[in-house]
Amino acid sequence: MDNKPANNFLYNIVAEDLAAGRVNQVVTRFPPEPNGYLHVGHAKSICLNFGLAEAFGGECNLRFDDTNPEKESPEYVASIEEDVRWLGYQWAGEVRYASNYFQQFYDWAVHLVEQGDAYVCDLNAEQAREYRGTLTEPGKNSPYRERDVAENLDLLARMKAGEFEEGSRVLRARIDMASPNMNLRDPILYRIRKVAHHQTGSEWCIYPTYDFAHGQEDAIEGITHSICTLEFEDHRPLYDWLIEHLPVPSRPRQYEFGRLNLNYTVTSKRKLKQLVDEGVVAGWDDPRMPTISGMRRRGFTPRAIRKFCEMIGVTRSDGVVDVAMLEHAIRDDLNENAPRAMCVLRPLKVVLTDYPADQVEQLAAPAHPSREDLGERALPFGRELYIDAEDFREEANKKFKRLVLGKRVRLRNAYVIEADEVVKDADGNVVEVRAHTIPGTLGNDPEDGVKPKGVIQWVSAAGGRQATVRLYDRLFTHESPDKGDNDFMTLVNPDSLQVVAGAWIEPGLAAAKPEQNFQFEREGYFVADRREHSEAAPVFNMTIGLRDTWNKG
RNA sequence: UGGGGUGUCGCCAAGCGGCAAGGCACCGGGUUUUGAUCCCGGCAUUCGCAGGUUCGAAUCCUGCCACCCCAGCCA
Repeated sequence: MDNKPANNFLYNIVAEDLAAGRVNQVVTRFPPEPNGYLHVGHAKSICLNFGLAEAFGGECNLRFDDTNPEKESPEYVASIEEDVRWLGYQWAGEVRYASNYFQQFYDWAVHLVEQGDAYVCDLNAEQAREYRGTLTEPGKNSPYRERDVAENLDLLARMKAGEFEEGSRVLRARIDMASPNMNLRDPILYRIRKVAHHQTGSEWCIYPTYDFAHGQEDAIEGITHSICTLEFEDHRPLYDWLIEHLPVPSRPRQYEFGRLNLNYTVTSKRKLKQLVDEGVVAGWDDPRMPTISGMRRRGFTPRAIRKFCEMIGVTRSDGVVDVAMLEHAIRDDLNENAPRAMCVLRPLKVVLTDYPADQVEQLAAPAHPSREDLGERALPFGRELYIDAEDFREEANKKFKRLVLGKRVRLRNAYVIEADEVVKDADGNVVEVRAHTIPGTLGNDPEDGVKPKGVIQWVSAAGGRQATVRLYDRLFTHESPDKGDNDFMTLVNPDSLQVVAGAWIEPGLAAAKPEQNFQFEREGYFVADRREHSEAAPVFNMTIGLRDTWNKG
């Protein structure tokens, strides 16, 4: 893969900061909350944060922003670590957790109270909302805003000690209830949650909010460029306010970029979780999911995902990327690197009447048309074989470049054959084609000059194996499944999964290792299922079909 | 009607006062034992709109318009 650094506005900012000596080494972080599996949008953030550190010889931390125990779990922590590693990135040192710093945050909360910059507020959620005002009207000061330091300190300590009920009190910063920026209207710093935390157990019953945690985590870790998405832009003044009012060890800066939106796709942990919980898909790693683990199981490669992130760029404008770009990235990678093989999805038996019943030839074919380093594969060839039912017609016009009764076609990597007659069942369906080989056509055109118009894949009954092949289509039928009034759950594509139980695969394919990618010639790219494939019972998932300009329209 | 953002080809995206990169998609043509790949060619006299400054503007100024985000004790 090429290493030319992506040229985006953040890259330029880092370059300038380094050149101007504002920072000696760039330190970034990828800060997911472990409340779901990572998706393609996170891949963009991962590539950005790790990529920036990589490009400038800096470091990138993996930090779980685990400030809300109610939605988080160790399962998510484990999956996130696995996904980041799979994408090919290594975080600096140990994995970090916001929860590692809970004591420090608490001490800083006390510091704020002592400075008169924070207070304990007894308003409940509903009252707090009323006091907050609206977008166009200023808020009102809380009646508890002028409590003295001693009382605030006492109350805060008792909140921590578990003396108060959930929701009865919060710690708030004392900033400006009339600020046009809602985030500055005395934002909540701590709330009472009497639930166990996946990392700290029952040690705490008060938890810091995102705002009271994020900037301080960055400062503790010496993050120089704290990169987040656009919706946090309004939080930056608060981020800075906290950094300025606290004795933090460093001065991180926040920068925002536009999150990734993909058409025909939903990228929201909440919605993806709903698809999983309601059984629309088989799990977070269902190959139809835009999760990193789903794409992995679908057959995407880390290289393709990174290439895709490079292609889409990083800006502050929010657009919707055409999923065709993602598809291009994976096709491009697999075309270059995936070994070729033959698979017949809708088997139609062909009997070569001139070929001896007891004869089986061992043919050899290159694993890749241009990558000689990928070697060769063995293809047994015998009297009975299977071709795709769609590759045969009793009659057809000249645009049909496959097998037609009385005409010739080339069997890929083997002989040219000519169809003589068909055998039909009681319903008139063609169940067998009887044909003969054209002598001397292994590696050569027919001597009589009658060249076949097309080439089709095939699998010999002798040596061939059967397999389960899963064909996928987009999960949603609508371009913007979750935009506006659309209810994404009603826009799920009922035909997003098609299971082909009796496909025929060439012999070598059964021995494929899980997660090995192939191109099934003339069909598309497929991968041996990571979890269910075995030599005894082969299972392949379609990653993406080949471009098809013939079937178009 | 408050605040913060964004508007360059169907989509993504360079460009930062000197006369519109690139990718995806699409449309032609060539090669081909994958209707794939590959190759060649086409694809914005125009940069949300309207004024202004300038020899010269997508790039500067002014005013509009459109869209996105913010009223969780979510992140």
